[in-house]
Amino acid sequence: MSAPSTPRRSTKQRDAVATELASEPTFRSAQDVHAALRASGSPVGLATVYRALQGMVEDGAADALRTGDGEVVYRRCSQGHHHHLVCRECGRTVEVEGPTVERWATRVAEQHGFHDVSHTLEVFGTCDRH
Amino acid sequence: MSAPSTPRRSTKQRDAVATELASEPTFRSAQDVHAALRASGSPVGLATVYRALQGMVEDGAADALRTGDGEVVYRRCSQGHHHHLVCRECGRTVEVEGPTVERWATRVAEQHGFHDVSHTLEVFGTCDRH
DNA sequence: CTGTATGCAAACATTTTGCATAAGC
DNA sequence: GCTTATGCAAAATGTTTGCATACAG
Repeated sequence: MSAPSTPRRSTKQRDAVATELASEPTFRSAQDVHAALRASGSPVGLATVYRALQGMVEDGAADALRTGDGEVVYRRCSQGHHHHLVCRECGRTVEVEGPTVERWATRVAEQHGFHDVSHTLEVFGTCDRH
Repeated sequence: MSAPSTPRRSTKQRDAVATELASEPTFRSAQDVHAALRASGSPVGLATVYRALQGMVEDGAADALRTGDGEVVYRRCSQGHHHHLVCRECGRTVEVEGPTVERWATRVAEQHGFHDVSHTLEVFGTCDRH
C-alpha cells in the first residue's frame, strides 16, 4: 500500500530538489523551491519540481500540507506519524508528537461510531524571535 | 477585530445560500451549493455564492476547510471553537470539542517558545453506516 | 536499447475581480 | 438617492498533463 509502485530513477533534478528541500527547515511551496533552484543555477522545470515533490511525499520523504491560500507546501520530514508547530511569522517548523491527541481522536471517533480513524493537526503560533 | 467591518445587507441570494447550507449537515463546496441552488430554481451567480459563503465565514456563521484536492468546503456551524469528525464515505459531520487537545496544543507550543497559539484539527473516519 | 524523466506550453479547476446594472434601506 | 449586492465574463492562481526529446540503467 505504501510501496512505491514506480521505482524512482535518480536524476540530477530530483537530487537538486531533495537537497534544496533539505536545506531549509521550513515548509515551502513548489514555486519557492523552483525559484531557489533557478537562483542557484539549476535550470529545473517547474513541472519537474512538482513531480519530484509529489514523488517524495509518496515515498514518505517529505510532508505536504496546504496553506490558508490553498498553496501546497512541502518539507523534508522524518518518518512516522507526527505533527507540526509552525511559526506564522517566519515559517520555522518544529515536529511534535502528540500521543495524547492520538488517543483523544481515536476515542472520540469511536464514541460516535467511526472507525478507520485518521486526523490532520497543525499548530500555528508566533515563535520567540518575533 | 471580529466585528463585520462591512454591515451585511440582507438579500434573497444570501438567504438562499444560508438556507441551502443549513439544509445539509455535511461540508460542501461553493460549486455544490451553487449547483443545488440552481437545481432548486434559484438562479444565483457563482461569484455571489462565493461571496456569500466568505461572508458567513467572516461572521462565524459557517466553517470552511480545505479538502485534499484543494477545494474549500463550507458547513453551517455552531459558534465557538470546535472541531469536526467527518465520515470519509458519506461526508456526515459531527462537531466535537476537545479541551484535552486545546491544552495539549497550547502547552507544547509554549514549551517551544511559541505564543498566540492556534491550531487546525480535523478527524476523519468511516461512520457506522459503512 | 528500452523506458522513465524532463521541459515546455497548453490545459485545468477553482477562486477572485472589474464593471455595469439591480436592489436594499 | 446613495450605497451595497449581483451577475457575467475575464483574469488570476496554483497545479497538472501531453508530447517530443534527453538521459538513466
